[in-house]
Amino acid sequence: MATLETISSVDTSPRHPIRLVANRTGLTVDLIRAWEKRYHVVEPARSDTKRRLYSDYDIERLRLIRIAKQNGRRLVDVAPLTLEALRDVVSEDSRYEVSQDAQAEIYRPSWTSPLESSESADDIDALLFSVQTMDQHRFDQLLQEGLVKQSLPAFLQTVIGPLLAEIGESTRLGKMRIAHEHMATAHLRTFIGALRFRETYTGNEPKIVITTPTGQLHELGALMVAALVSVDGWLPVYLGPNTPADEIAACAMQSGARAVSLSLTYPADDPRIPTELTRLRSQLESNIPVFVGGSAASHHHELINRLGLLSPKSLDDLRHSLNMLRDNRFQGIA
Amino acid sequence: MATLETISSVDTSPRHPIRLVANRTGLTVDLIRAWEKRYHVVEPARSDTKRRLYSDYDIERLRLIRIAKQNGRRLVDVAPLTLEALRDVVSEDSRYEVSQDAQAEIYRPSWTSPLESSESADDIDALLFSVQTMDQHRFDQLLQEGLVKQSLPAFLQTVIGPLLAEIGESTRLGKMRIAHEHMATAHLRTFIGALRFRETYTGNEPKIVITTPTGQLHELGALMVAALVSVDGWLPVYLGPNTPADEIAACAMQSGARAVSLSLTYPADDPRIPTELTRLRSQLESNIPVFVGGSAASHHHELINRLGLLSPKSLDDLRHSLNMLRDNRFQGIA
DNA sequence: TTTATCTGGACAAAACTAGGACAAACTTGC
DNA sequence: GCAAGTTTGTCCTAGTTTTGTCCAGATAAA
Repeated sequence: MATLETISSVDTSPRHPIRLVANRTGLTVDLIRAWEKRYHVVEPARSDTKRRLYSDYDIERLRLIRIAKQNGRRLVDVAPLTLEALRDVVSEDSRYEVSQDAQAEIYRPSWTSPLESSESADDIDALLFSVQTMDQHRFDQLLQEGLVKQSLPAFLQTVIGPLLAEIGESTRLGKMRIAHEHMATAHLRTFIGALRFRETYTGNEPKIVITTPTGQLHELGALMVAALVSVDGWLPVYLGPNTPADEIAACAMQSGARAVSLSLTYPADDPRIPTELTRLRSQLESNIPVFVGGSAASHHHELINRLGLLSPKSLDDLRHSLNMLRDNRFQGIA
Repeated sequence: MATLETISSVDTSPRHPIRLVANRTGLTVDLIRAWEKRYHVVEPARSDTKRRLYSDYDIERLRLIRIAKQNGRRLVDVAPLTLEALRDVVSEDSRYEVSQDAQAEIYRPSWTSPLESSESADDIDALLFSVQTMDQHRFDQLLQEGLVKQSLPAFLQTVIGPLLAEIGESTRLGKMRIAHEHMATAHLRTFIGALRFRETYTGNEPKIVITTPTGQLHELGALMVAALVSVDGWLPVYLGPNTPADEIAACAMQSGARAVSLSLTYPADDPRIPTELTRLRSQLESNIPVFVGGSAASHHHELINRLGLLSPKSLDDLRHSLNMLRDNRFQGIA
């Protein structure tokens, strides 16, 4: 069976015992074995003593199948699907109103090549052009297509991130009208906001509060983080922009979040930032790490260090830290 | 680079089990079978063990029939209709189903059952509760379910509108935390933003620029308008909140829009509003009407009249005016 | 030793099917 | 305006298929 997934970013190396898989997916150990026995839902590798060893890929499939079942699918129907097909099915089920392009995705040919960097640049140019010409439909279409070509994290980092930077810069320099920037921002807000619904939740995910502090009105960076972490099995509690420190802390407490992530972009030197960050750190339990990212994070380097906050260098860095934290292998600050 | 979609033909390949159909349509399993037994509403294919297998086409028909029934149609009458005929019937009904006050004198068929306001109130309560408990998943689920129960315009007016008002009021009075309001707003932003992609566009739609003027940071009202008008065959050019008058005018010109719609909510007495509205009106061609809505529109009643802007009393009123304009039957201001 | 996992099979709960009954709501005829 | 008929949602029974859980005896890991 196993058509090897070349596109997907999910790790296929087998290493997890069945117990961990059960915890991560919310299924029982018995059930996982029964599914394998009856429908070959997953065919995990074996240790030399016949213990099942599951890969991240397997876990992801099991999670998706669980959700598909919850949506009313029959095991017979979903068991033979590839990971990608499963994603489509599940996302179609949970948000069938957004499914105009879902049909296209299902018939996506298997020979779709992985994205190369030059291609990303082309994509960004095409996106910028569609903004300049106010071609909304084209803009959405390009976003959709870009996402099909690569995994979500890769897409966010190679396309959306640079695109945002480019739009911001062009507007600042007057090369692009404010109206164009507004249109692009509005569409991106909708698009990125919908991304995290591609993922499916079992209810066991650790939570992370994501927002921007008071005075920071730009939310797209934070929203990207929300979409990103949802891929790695976190449940984002997304609060939008401009949230006071007290509220962030209260929210983290009520929701039982394991971490907080803030995004700083503009204005970089807002005088409220030090106050807010200090308040937040003091009101949060000390075992809840606070991540501070965004283009303006470096302006507050010293403050961040002094308060014991974390400032990941990249989205990948953030993902890595969160994966550690999720699996209780987190070491605290470096 | 083919990818032409536009044609919204619904997939007729049978693959969905009855439970999934029930989930998506909001009907019970029993009812779906009863309808089939009595009127052959749908005749699903069967698996080799006699299980019913429905197609997307079937699901869409059932969903529309449910809405038609809710609007007072009899099952006998709608059961034999094709999908297209059903769409027409439902969209026809949606014009009457919400308006209790303004259109009392308009002919209403006797079979139109007044919308049970109690049911909407229950829905709103449930939504508010899920916000208070920070149950994001429930919140999204309720929104989704609400949309299944009625047509989009009715849903926006009976559920989303009141919900927004309630959340705003509760937060103002301190009954609800800012964090809760932020979470709800962020989810609604994504949800409403995605609504207009339910519609399919031919490329011939008249365009309407939708935004809020400088100083008005709340965009949800404007976004609702964008979703609403897309149902009636307009293509919204949505610019998000806080757009300067010059930019609105430039955008309207570049995109060739036939109308502009602004939403005013908070702050109601922003001193920039008169300046901005005046500038906008003077820079726009005079045959492009400017609609001003939102809770704060009444504060600027006199200004709006003086500038010759239009202030629809309700979303229905706005829809009506736009339909006139689209069909070139528009009379200008009353 | 104690705990976790393995295999294979048994068993029961849940879901689906067909056919029909029944009451509430609605329509029609007088 | 009332009675008789129709429409419609819900429920019931009984038989089938699908699916989740449990058990027993064996092996491996801690």
